[in-house]
Amino acid sequence: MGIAERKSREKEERRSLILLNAKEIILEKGFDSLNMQEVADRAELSKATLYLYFESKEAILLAILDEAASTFTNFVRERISEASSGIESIRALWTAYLECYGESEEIFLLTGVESYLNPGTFALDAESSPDGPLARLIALFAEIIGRGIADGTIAASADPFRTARIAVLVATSIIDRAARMPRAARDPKMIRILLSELFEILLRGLAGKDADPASLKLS
Amino acid sequence: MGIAERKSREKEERRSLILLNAKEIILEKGFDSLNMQEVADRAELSKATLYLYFESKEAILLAILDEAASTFTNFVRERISEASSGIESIRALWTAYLECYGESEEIFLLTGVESYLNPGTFALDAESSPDGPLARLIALFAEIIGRGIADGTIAASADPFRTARIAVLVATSIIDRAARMPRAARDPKMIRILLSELFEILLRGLAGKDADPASLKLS
Amino acid sequence: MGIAERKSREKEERRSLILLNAKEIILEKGFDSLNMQEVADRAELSKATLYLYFESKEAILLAILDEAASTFTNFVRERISEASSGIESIRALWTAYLECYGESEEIFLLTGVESYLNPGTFALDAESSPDGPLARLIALFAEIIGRGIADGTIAASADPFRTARIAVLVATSIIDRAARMPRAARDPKMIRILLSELFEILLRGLAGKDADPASLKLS
Amino acid sequence: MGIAERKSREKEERRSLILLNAKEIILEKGFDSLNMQEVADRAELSKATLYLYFESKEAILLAILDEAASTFTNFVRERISEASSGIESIRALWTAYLECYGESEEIFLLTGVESYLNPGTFALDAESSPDGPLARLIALFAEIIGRGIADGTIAASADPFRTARIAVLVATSIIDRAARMPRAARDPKMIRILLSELFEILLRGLAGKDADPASLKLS
DNA sequence: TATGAATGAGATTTCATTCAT
DNA sequence: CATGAATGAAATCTCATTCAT
Repeated sequence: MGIAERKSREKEERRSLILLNAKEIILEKGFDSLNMQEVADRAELSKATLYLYFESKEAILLAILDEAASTFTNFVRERISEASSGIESIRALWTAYLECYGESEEIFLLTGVESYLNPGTFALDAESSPDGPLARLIALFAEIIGRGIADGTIAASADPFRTARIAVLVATSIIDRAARMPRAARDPKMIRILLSELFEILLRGLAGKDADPASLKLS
Repeated sequence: MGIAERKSREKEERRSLILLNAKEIILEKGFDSLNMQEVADRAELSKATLYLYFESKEAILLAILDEAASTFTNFVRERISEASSGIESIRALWTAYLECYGESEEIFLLTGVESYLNPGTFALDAESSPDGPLARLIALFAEIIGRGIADGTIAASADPFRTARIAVLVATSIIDRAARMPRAARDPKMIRILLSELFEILLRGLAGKDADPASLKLS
Repeated sequence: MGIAERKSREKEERRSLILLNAKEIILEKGFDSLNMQEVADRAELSKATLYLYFESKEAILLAILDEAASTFTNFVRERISEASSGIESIRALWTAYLECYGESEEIFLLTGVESYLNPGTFALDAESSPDGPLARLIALFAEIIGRGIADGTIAASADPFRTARIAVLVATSIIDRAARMPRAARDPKMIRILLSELFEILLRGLAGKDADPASLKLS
Repeated sequence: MGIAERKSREKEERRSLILLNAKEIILEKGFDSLNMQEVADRAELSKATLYLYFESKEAILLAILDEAASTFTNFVRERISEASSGIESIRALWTAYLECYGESEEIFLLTGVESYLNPGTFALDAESSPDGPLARLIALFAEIIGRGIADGTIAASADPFRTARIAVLVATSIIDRAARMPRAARDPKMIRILLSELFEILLRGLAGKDADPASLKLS
């Protein structure tokens, strides 16, 4: 049994190794520059070996996206108490977002893979990709907004689902853009500040009459 | 002299012809699918000729961006009265944005070329590309915000310049994403609605204590 | 000894299993589509294991050919009475050929592997591959023709051996072609009709002055 | 005009050069060994250049087949007088076949490309590929057989069209097989003898009661 | 004995760019 | 000024075969 376990672990490790290097390349040069040869070289594997672990280049990208989106969504979900008001939950979500970004800029940026694979499919119309890796995030967001409208901390003006899509769209669009930059051109601190200010503006824009003013500041 | 003039005019016409066809392709298929052969074919020129008018493929894209950004910035500037309050000017700017989009979705989308060429260089840090095609737009925006802070219609919380960059970044990020889709996958009406709702949220988020509530609705 | 026997039996079984699955694939998709991975998958073995039983892909194909040719030659030999005249023996041989094809289209088709492995080596010149899997068939054929020439039922015009080679070449060429088609594209009934008509033409062409006209019809 | 002509001629020459080298390779090593790199190397062109002249590897093969089939069919058609009897026409056709083979073994062998591209599609069932490059040959053959049945020089036993298909199938199957051999393994003289004897057997097998015995010998 | 894993070598195809005419 | 032609470099993917365990 020990052998099977080790094998399985090693297999998982190789898989991770490939993803790791692919991510590295994306983060260094943007995903337009990702190519199988370089992934292979960095992982010290042959190109052919990559195809043992992933069916195609797209499969690698999908795996990266999946991992990133899950990590992030889980991270966020853990940080949102159901007891708090709608606007406070949103604030918590965005705080988590920034915190996650701080902890792991990388995972964060990689959610941008989404728009590379499916440019624009997920958030621009109502029905598309209901099962995409980001769908759960949008659903979570919509749920919170609905709660906020109910408790008066979020303005009742908009359809929760559409608003959720807007919010995720905006955030991921910025991420997407950041992820396309070579690492040298990115300034993580500045990205963080921009996002932070953007989120504050959005918070104020969303706030309903019962929102606690204290919940409209991010940090 | 007549001959030189004609020559020069013809040269300009060829240049436009190339840009025209390149734009058409981008709008039809997204810019990842742009290739020199197709531009040449559509313009009924040889690939080699393209290089007489543009140094490289990137130069073509830059020219397209330049044109689109200028068109748009001029369009906007004409519609903003210096007499109105800051928040009203922003509202006017965004109304113009949407109107411009309505009138010419296409030119608009082409501002997305920016992020294809310089992913993230313009808006994510403070100093970069001060002369980029969108710089004037940001400057205009910052000027308006400054005015709004002065007249109390915009909340004084933020640095005008940074806020301007955020606003332009958000708008162009969405455009960028839309521009990567093939025409068939785009839903112009939905894009317009999303942008409109986003702008309203931002308007409310930016509004200062002296803002006229009527100026916070977009249409 | 019991153990050694079992081992040996098991080894033979594995070998057969591999061949079985390789044949299945060839018959389904034509031999150009045969690959080791699929053989391994179907046999529920690893690719590496295939190499324990066969030196190479070619060795597998050779084994298939060998088996098919033997099966067929035996089938034919059993159905030819030494008492009958030369032309009647040929007729019997071809009847058996068609019958064998009817009973087991598949084994039959696999003789086509020959030309995949040794395209043209066996029948196009006089001396080559005297021990090839089809050599016995040609020998049998030549022997019959010799008998026919002796008893006047086959025209004396040609060298028996060369005529035998021609006959086998023609038959296997058609089989070869059929075996390259994926199963879906084959029409066994039409193949049978074509072969049958071809054989009748050949029978008439071979017949000597003493041939019984009744022996020139195939069915 | 002189320039345009020259260019056009040069273009045609390059095209021919590519085909020439591709044919060379096929004839030397069989078509399974044909690859774009080698064609390019021999033609002293880059791989990319090949794609200027042919859309794909298959297009090259198709062009070879087309050329070979046309050359051959024209060659044959010129040598058949409409005045002669059916069986004499068939004899003439086969004589031409062998003569053509003598003059240009190459063209001849290359008709085998057909079965490489469409293994088995053309002659095994009645309706398929009615416009294939070999269709005209079959039609010609069927027409002659029809004529022979009418004038009594060919036995009335079979459907002319089916018989034509059988004849072409047999001939091309042998060619096909020969074309798959590396040049070193082919013995043109022996192929010629085999074909010649085969054709004589077929001639006798097809002959009707009014056939002139002299027309049943090939040389 | 059996195998999971790895790989070298090669296949076809694409595309921005250059150059001789 | 215009272009047909050419190409180098790269991209994705396949497959028979080997090797360490």
